[in-house]
Amino acid sequence: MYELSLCASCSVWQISQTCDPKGARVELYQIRYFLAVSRTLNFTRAAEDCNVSQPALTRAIQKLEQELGAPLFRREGRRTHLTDLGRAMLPPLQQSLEAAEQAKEQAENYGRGDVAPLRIGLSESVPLELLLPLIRELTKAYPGMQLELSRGTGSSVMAQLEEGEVELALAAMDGSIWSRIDAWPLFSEDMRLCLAVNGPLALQSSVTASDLSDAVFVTRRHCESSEAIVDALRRMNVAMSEGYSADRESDFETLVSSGAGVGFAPQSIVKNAGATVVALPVEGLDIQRTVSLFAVAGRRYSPAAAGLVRLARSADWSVSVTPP
DNA sequence: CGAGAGAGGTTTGAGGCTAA
DNA sequence: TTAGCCTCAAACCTCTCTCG
Repeated sequence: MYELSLCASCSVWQISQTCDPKGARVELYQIRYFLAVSRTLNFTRAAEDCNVSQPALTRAIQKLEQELGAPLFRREGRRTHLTDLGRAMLPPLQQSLEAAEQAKEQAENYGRGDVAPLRIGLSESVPLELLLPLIRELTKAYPGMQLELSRGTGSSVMAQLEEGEVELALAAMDGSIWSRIDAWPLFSEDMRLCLAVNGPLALQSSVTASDLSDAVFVTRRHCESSEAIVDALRRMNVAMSEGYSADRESDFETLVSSGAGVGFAPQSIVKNAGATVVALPVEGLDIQRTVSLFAVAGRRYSPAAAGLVRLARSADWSVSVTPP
């Protein structure tokens, strides 16, 4: 029984018999020549098919036979035909050549941009809607774009970026980040207090610290600014009585809109939330966050990733963030 | 960057087999 | 018997890769 495998270190197909752990080195050109001879049963015509001279093809077949330890063809004058080993080798070698050709085609598609994979890590606190106009533009430039989005906390998407699991990350990180990270600040936005549209404070134009004295808070555990919010409220002598917490924006919105509590969220989230939530500024509370695009410095981008960086840096983000 | 090694190629020719 | 076709080997060329 023969097994065929592609050696990861030297990119050469290896055939091994179950009892032979060493295996034989088989080059792709040898497979191509072998298949041509098995098709034509004539070395000269096979050489013509392969666009090489007949001695070159003969030598390649001999080398292949030497590697496998037995002849693949019986040379009987004008009656060249496959040996038992040759017949046994035909299906796996055919398969391996097809696999190699597929791999080559796939590589060419990547090179031409026909297939353009793009993996982005997106912080839970950054709404996908912000990226949609850029994605639409990118799809025009790269029709074969295969976008893969990965959600997580700010620190987890940065970890994915470091590990190479994503090419780009979008988050509101401003503290300690890896020194090899390139960061492009895209926009800054205020944090607003979110409350149910039919709640008691909803008709006010702003909220004061005293309005919050009895408030029950819904916290967004995934938010990069949550610590800054707690600190700022403490300075205003507002104790955050945490009633609920959510690690998804949709759960946060559901809890707030149901009247379970109030909570802080960035303007971009509020703008993209449903009409059941209103967002108000809190007098004396000035917390901003900056959403940035991150990439690993010196790491080569895919064409689609490079395109996204260009588009993101030249985009007018105020349109996406400013509430109507 | 140049020298050397190695691999794959070509050209040429010898020798064997087959069919007319 | 012989022309034609086939395989194979030797000599040499070219290209690529590695190493100092």
